[in-house]
Parts: sequence; C-alpha cells; structure tokens
Amino acid sequence: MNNDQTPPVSNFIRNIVMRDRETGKHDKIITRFPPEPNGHLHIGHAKSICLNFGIAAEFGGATNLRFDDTNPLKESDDFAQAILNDVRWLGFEWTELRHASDYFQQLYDFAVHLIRNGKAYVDSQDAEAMRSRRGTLKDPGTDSPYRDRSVEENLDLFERMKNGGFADGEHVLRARIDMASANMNLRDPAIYRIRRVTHHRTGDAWNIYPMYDWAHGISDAIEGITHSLCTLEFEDHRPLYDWFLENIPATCHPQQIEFARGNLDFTVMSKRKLRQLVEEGHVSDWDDPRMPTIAGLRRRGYTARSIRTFWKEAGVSKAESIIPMGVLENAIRNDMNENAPRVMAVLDPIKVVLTNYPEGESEWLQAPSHPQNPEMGHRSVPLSREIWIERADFMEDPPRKFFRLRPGGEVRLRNAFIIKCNDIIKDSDGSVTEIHCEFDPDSRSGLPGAARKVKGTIHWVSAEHGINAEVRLYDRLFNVANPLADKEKDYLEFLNPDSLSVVSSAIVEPTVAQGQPGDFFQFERVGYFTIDQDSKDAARPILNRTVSLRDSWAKINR
RNA sequence: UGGGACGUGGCCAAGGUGGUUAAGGCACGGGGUUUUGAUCCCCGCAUUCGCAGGUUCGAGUCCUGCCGUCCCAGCCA
Repeated sequence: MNNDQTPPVSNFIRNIVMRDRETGKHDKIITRFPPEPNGHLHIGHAKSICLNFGIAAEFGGATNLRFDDTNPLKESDDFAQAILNDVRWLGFEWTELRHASDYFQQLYDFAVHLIRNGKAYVDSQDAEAMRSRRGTLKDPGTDSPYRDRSVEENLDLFERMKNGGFADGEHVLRARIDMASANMNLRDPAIYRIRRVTHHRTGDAWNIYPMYDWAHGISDAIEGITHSLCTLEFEDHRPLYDWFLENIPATCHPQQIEFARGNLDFTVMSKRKLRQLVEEGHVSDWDDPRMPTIAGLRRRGYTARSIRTFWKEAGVSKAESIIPMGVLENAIRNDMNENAPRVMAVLDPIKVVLTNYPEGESEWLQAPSHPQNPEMGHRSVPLSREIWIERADFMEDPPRKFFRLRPGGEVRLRNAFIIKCNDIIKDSDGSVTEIHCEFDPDSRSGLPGAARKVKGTIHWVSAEHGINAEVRLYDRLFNVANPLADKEKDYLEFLNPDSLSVVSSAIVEPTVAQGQPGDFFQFERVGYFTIDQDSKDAARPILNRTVSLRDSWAKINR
C-alpha cells in the first residue's frame, strides 16, 4: 500500500498519533477518508488520502473510505464510482467501505435522543427568518420563537418530517445550544432538513437528511475512528463536533484534527470551479490532462507514485500554502527518469539527407532503453539515407555555445553516427528545407571511432520508418500563479489560451507505435510522454506530454 | 477586545518538556561526469526563526504588546 521507500516525514498529526500510541490512549489507529460523491477527486484530496491512509498504515491501523452522502441533491453513484477508482489507482485500499447513509437510522435515533433531553427542537421559521435571527459575527443572535416547544411536540413534528408530512423547507431540526455564542456554529445549528428527493443509495426511504456536522462526527464514532483528520475551515466546527458526541450516548469520541489544504499555483482546486471548467467547456472533461483532478493527472501521465511522493515532500502543517507546480513536475520527472524507456521522436521535423549513405538501404541499430539501467534492455532503431531531425537542432548562423548542427559543423546522431553538414537546401523564401550531411562510418555507436569527441548529440528518426504521431503539448491552465487573487476579475479571465497545443505531424520511432494507452516514454532531449486513451491506431499514435525535460539551454537563452 | 487559526531562507517544511552548529526537499548559483545542454556527483545558499520588548547563564522554543494573513453569519460539505 504505502510502498514508497523513503522514511516517513515528521508532522504534527503523526506526532499526535505516535504519542497516543505511546501513552496507550489507542492501540489501534483508525482513520477515514470521507469524500462527498458530488464531484471528482483532485490533487488536494490526494493529500488527505495520503495522510489518512499513510498514518494508519504506518502504525498498523485501518482506514475506512466513507462517503459523506448526506445531500442527495448533489450526489450521484457515478461520482462515487469514480472516487473509488481514483483512490484505488492512487495505491490505497480501504479497510471498509462505508456511507453516512448506512447510519441514517442511528442518526435519526440519536436526534430523537437529543430532543428527549431538550437539546434539539423543530424550528418552523423559514430560511430567511432563521438567517436574520442568527445575528452577525459581532452581534449575538436571538432565539427562535419555536425554541421552547415541548418535547412531545418536537417528537411529533420530527417524526412527521421523517414521514414526509411536510414540504421541503417547512421545518428544520436544530440543536439547542446557544444563540449568543461567539462561534456561529453553536448558534443552534440545523441538524436535519426536509428534502423529499431520492437518494442514490437509500432511495425514497427518507424525507429528511442530516446535515454534515451531525452526520460526520457520529459516523466517526460509530466506526470507532480514533483521529478524524480534516481541513482548517472545520476548526470552528470542532466545538460542535465535540458537543454532539458529548450529548448522545456515543461509544467513543474521536479526536478531530485540522490541517491546511495544499494548493498549487497556476490552477484552481475547488470542486465548484472544476465543475464550471467542465460544464462550460473550458476543458474537455474532468479527466482533461490540464485538470488538477486525479483523473486528469492520470491521463496526463502522472503516476500514482509521483503524486504520493509529491505530498510526502510537501509535508503537512497548519500553515496555508501554495506550492509551485514545479514541485509536482519534479516528482514526476524523478519517477519517469528512473522508469521511462528512452525513445526518439521529432516534434518539429526538418529533413537531413546522408549523402554518402547508400540509397534504398537501411539498417537496424541497437539502442539502450535506459542509459543508466541496462536491465531495461534495448530496442531496435532503423536508420536510412533520409532522416528527420528537430528544426531547432540546426541553425545556419548560430549563437555562441550552440552545440548542435550548423553549416560545416559536426554533431552526433544519438545511438548512430557522427555527421557533418556540407550543404543546405533552401526554398524560394530562403528558408531551409533540407540539410545535406555526410556520415562517418567509423563513428558508429559501439565502434572505437565513436569515442571521438563532438560537442553535440541530437535525436533523429528515419524518414522511411518513422511513424506519424499526434502529440498534445500541455501547459499551465492559467497564466497567473493565483487566478483567484484578483477580486476585480473573474478567474476565468486568466485561463491560458495556449494551455493545449496539438502537434499533428510529429515523427516517432517504431517502438512507440507498439505501446498501449497509459504507456510512457522519454522522448530523448524533449520530455516525458504518455500514450493517450484516444490512441486507437498503431499507425498514428496519440501522446500527451506529461512534462518536458529540464532545459538549461533554454534557460541560458532567456 | 466578535470567535477561531496561522506567520522558520524565493516555495514547502523539520524543529516533544528552552541548551547552545536552525534538518530535509524544491528553486537558485558555481564546478565535475555524460553519445539526452537530461540524469548523476560535489560545493554554496537563514549569525537567524513576522516585529518590539521582557524572563533566563541560555529562547525559534516561555511571557507581554504590536503587525500581517486566512476561516466563520448554507435548511453545502
């Protein structure tokens, strides 16, 4: 499950858990990951997943996956299935799969218990009235006129709410706490509302549904969760979490601990905004490779391991942060550098003719799949008289320190021969259409003559054997680090119009055409690429650029 | 004086009960290796922990005050 080799990183939650084991407060640690099935998981959720599953796994505990399915208006089984799939893909297996809806009856019974003890009442104000009586951040609220209904009346009303005797919004069950509390959450929070809609799991069995605060802590207690980890915005809810558990006959009292969400720059991370990007067509779907969703990252070519490593390196604290995208990119580069087979592909081709190479002939060269790892083996790469090289690898009038091909200059063809540029052919506009070179037969890779030093090595693909491919180049979704920072402008105004560019005439070596969707490669000197799920035809593979290689040459030229 | 929280180098972040050289990663700068200007390997990178006082032989760790940032007024989660 948590198969990443490096030792665990210290953080305040892990410290609490360790202390709780040392002191004997708990001998088994039980955590839970509680998504609401109303959207897809994103990289931020992955932080919570890694934390919850990671902590439990490290200390020999258990982690439940529990759907917080208390709002049937927004939830669906499709989302639930996608979430399950994403969690598994990330490399985690839950101990038990639960649903808050599994506990609807118990939740209801506990609510009755509260009513019996005078700790809850049915309020018949409408939402507007409730809001106006709630007070403000600085001023206390005022009691509802229904606050002192008798237990019998409350019991009766609540039961009739459950049985469908009222329309949505007619009544609500509220905890009877303190309308003057400085903590807004304690000003008689609603715990049940009427919603006569079909729930994706319980169907039409219920006409009332519990609110998050009521359902969450009790569900934790029912499952014997020891540490209930959530994000910072629930800090204010903790007194309520505790109040509920103190006022029902709960068998245990989990400890809620809050940590900061992890944000990334150049993207947005709220489900609402991600949904908007999808629904308004700014991206193709939830799994668009530019999306920070798990599905998007997966399709982009990110591995589960790289995402786990990323969050491990980012750490867990209570300080809100925005992590540079480069850190995530670094994680996938490290992973792919180690595991991606090397291959050659030319994205922006220009033709080179090897003038002393016999016409009509070709040969297959052996090239290592990984320069540092012989265990990854070799592949065969065809060479013939005409080859494609990257347009950017030739300059007629190059600047200083340009190590690539130039008129009269020599360069090594990766895994093949050293070539020398003797001539260039131009069209009527004066742009180069063809480069004539002669190759040095003695410099063939593996031969002693190959030891000759030449400054540059470039990649290439045989024109005769190369396969035409579509390559999708992705860039950041937004062109500012924090699209939400500007209060004057809508974040959509910062969408990067160049976040996707399609290269329709890339040429890849034959090896690539044998791959399946999900397979990844390093295009040497270019970047890491993954075969997209749209790729159906071996004669024309479709690849996504996961991330480019580091490019210090580009950096110098900036 | 509504309440709750946070503030360690450009970005994350470690720093139980104060003890003395402030981890690590990313980024950055310099050097080396290299048939990927990739990788890899060295070296450098906070006399200082939001600021100001105080307690102490000794404080990032304790106290006081101030400043800055975030969250809370859903019958959302």
